[in-house]
Amino acid sequence: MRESKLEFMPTYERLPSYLHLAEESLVANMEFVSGTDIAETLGLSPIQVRKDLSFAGLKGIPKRGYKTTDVIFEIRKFLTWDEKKTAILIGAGNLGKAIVSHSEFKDCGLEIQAMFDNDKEKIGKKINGLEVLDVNDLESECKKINPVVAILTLSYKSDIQGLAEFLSELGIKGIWNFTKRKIVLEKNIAIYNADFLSGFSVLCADIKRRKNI
Amino acid sequence: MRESKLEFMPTYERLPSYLHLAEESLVANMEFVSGTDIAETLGLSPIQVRKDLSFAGLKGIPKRGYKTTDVIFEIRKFLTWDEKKTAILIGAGNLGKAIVSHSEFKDCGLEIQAMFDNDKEKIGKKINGLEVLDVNDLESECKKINPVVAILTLSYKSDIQGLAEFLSELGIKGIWNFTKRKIVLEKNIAIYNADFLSGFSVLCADIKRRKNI
DNA sequence: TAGATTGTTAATCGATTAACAATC
DNA sequence: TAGATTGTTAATCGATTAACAATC
Repeated sequence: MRESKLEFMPTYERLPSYLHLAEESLVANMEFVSGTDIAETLGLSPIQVRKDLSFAGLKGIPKRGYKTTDVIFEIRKFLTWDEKKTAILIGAGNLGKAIVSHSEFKDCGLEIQAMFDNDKEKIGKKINGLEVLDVNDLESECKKINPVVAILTLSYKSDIQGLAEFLSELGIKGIWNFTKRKIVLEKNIAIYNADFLSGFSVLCADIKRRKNI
Repeated sequence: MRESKLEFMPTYERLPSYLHLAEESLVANMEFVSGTDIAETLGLSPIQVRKDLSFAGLKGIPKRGYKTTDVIFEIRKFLTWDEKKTAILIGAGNLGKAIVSHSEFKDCGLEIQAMFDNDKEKIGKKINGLEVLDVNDLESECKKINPVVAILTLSYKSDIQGLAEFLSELGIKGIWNFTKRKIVLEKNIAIYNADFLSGFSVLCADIKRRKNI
């Protein structure tokens, strides 16, 4: 099976920032937000914002803009953030703790219901009200929880690829991979490799470029 | 001043994964790595890997591949990861802690020399051997340290944009922004917005797409 | 009404992929 | 030598931007 790529990735990456702005506009009691304003605030072109919003199914009103509540409702629906997605997290280190403790993910429908580690020191302890379970119980726990998403925050020295394959057998639909090792699967599973170093690489390149301008 | 964009961003994002593979090949005593193998392991096309490596200044040898030590040396140099970059981190929450404790960044030249917070509870405490300083002392501390990079891991409810402008006046060259609020600056500063929700948005879209295949 | 904003179609730009020559 | 791999030029594809019509 040839792996087909998700189209419009850049658009999906921008949508959360529009949602965030619309939420702030709602708090400020603004009934409408204009694409022009959004573009200005985010340093984007107005055409791009309009294209993105139209892609998410939004219709605006000339001269006024987009209805604030519509923007929030439609983007959330478009991204399936209005649906609950049960998740597990593997790797109860600092990053794992940070993610589990980050209350905002819940607004995106992400419900982390279990976290795992292989370190005897960590197993049994509670982090943000969630007990750290033994990674050896992954299979039995998953059969209870039936998670849709797995978040990987373990050391890259582990067998990440093998773990991913196991998770796919357990019925996971998407893997949010924060480790350094890229995951490649044949099966029909969504994988987002979120390694920090990719971003740092871009930052370094941009610093270098600007030095030479 | 019209903000010009960094070209070849996708290439820069991929380079760290090639570096990582080359480092593993070195440990495994492999003198050469082939672009074909790299591509296979990372789920990319061989042409793309060759193009990327050539962009980073690497020359391979037909039938053998690229010299492992060359790949490591050249990519690290190309990304300026062989140069020390002093950094500060603002926001000593869970994510801030995770980043400061992440030893790998040091291999990329990133030396976090101070971390700040505005929470009296946190100020004075040590995290991974680094004392949390009062964010009110940002200016005086920066004059001592002269940081190149600022890492922002504070709550998005703070005035991120204002902080970024202040940092730019203090001579910061690059901002690694983990907050939800996008930063837009006129000045000649590199900014990488690394908001987690952009990635989660893509993951959700991909899960949704595959459900309908 | 005039002006501001949306929406759509076409043009441009940049990144990826294909084709194939070069070579150890 | 034959086969595997690199390197380069051209073609394709997808995303962004431009131009402009539509409209409240």
